[in-house]
Amino acid sequence: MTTVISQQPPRVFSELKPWLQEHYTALPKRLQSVAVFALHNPDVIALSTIAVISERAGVNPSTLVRFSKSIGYQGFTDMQSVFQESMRHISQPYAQRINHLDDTAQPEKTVLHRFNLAAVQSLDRLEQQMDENSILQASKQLAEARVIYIAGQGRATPVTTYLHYTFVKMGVQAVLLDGMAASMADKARLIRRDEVLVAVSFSPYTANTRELVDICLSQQVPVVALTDSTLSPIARTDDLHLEVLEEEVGGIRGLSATMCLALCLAVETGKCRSQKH
Amino acid sequence: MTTVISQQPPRVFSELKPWLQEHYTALPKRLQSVAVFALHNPDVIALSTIAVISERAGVNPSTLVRFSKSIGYQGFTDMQSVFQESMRHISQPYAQRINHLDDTAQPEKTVLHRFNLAAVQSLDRLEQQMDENSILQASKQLAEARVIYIAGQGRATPVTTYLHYTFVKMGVQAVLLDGMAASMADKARLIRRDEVLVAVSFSPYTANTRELVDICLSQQVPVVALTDSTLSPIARTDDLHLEVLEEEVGGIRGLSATMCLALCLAVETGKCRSQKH
DNA sequence: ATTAAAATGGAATATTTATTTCAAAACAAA
DNA sequence: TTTGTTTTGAAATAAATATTCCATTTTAAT
Repeated sequence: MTTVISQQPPRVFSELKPWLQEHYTALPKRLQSVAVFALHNPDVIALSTIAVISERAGVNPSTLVRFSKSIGYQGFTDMQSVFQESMRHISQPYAQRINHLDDTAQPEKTVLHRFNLAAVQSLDRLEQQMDENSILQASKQLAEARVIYIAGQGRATPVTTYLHYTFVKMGVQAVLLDGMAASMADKARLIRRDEVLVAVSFSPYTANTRELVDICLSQQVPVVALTDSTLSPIARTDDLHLEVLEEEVGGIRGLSATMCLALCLAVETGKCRSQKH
Repeated sequence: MTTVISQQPPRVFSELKPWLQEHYTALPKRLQSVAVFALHNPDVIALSTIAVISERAGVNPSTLVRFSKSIGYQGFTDMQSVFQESMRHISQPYAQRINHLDDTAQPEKTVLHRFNLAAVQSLDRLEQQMDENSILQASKQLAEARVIYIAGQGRATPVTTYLHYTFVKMGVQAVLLDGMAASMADKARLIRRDEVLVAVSFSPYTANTRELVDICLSQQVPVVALTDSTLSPIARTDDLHLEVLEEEVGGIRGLSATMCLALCLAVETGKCRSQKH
């Protein structure tokens, strides 16, 4: 039989997290997955019935009861009450929010806050300025290609990695162009017309990525560009380009909005693809 | 018998308030008091049973059912679900925005919008939940190290790339651990105690990264972990770990908040370093 | 003040929800 | 493999919760 924790379980949500962490490794597989689900979806635990939760968590209803007991509660109902309690306080938004906004006005904020703010602003702008149709067009282009080649350097590298990862995850054939500049150009020359190049580049624009775009365009290989300005050398009138501008903090730009856009592009491409088959 | 409203009752909380005001005067005394109570204690309605609510509101249980029906719902359960729905998002920031947008256009929002929203929510949660001190501690640890090694696979790869890029840009010596699993372990074994490992891993956790953490810890090499849950196998009590949870959209998680955190970590590390020299 | 209509509270019922039980499956040790 | 142990899922049971019904009270109109 499952060993039940002897100590008193936490009655407040903030203590529940470390409590779970402590017991996590000692739990069997299914119960571990419940623990992860609970931490990721506290609102579902608080507001739904066992039947609903178990379905969403992909486990048997009994497992939820067992889980609750395993970590020390009397039963599911007992544990649920802790999750519910945590929500009541959150639902008093005014006091906290006001305080929160108040110190926003103060000059010296934490680094996290400043970058966070910049990220949110960038995302806001992305949504306002980006035309959904551009994404759809680009996705269509990508979906039609036999293979997607991805190029980008410096600050663009994480974006290319991400695109590559997501494409592959979605079953789309994608190749990351990396390595020496010369060998990249060689690889680019081998791209065919029924394939496509995704070029990611930000100011200051690396000559290398630009060169790859040139090679492709001259061979009539379609190019989808992801950049931070229409003035970017990789944004041409004759190709598709998506623009995303990151707000800067002390000269440093993040990648939050860019990653969001990249994900959208990949997801839409996946959708287009699946519709064709 | 009590006249029951014929129109469809609101399915979102924001519309419920004017709806109540509209019908308030036509309601009998007890039902009016329920209306007042409901508007003043929405969380109680959402989270408690009829028995508890009726007691706190000073009315008979039946009155609650009658009330629900009077304003157009099928029964108490039906009305309660509207209150519950409103809570799910209230715990998350930008709740009003979500609700607002939700009732304007209920059909499928654009992909960009949905991922954008998820990103903003994740960023907001990051700021609320992250302790600035954890970042500072981690940065200090990193700043003291002669060399920073960075490990991560799958969805974590873009993060490692980004960290590496940013560290190097800031003049901090950093090495990206990549390649075959076996060779990575070999490299990890060469890390010295005055160096440090940054491990990035998200659910489902790859065994490989975990192994690297094990190797380092067993050799008393400090480890800084970046993960999406304290239940992650790479989050130990004896090391520093930063937690960032991305909101998911249809089972897909972005990286916007994670990138923001990574950037903060790198920047703080750079700051620490420069203060020492 | 009388009567008819509406509203209310309490008890009975029906339904839903959590919990327990137990047999089958998965796992680990020998 | 075989054996013993743990974990799991499905069905049975117990508990709770919401809903309905009806007798009583209140209210309003005459």
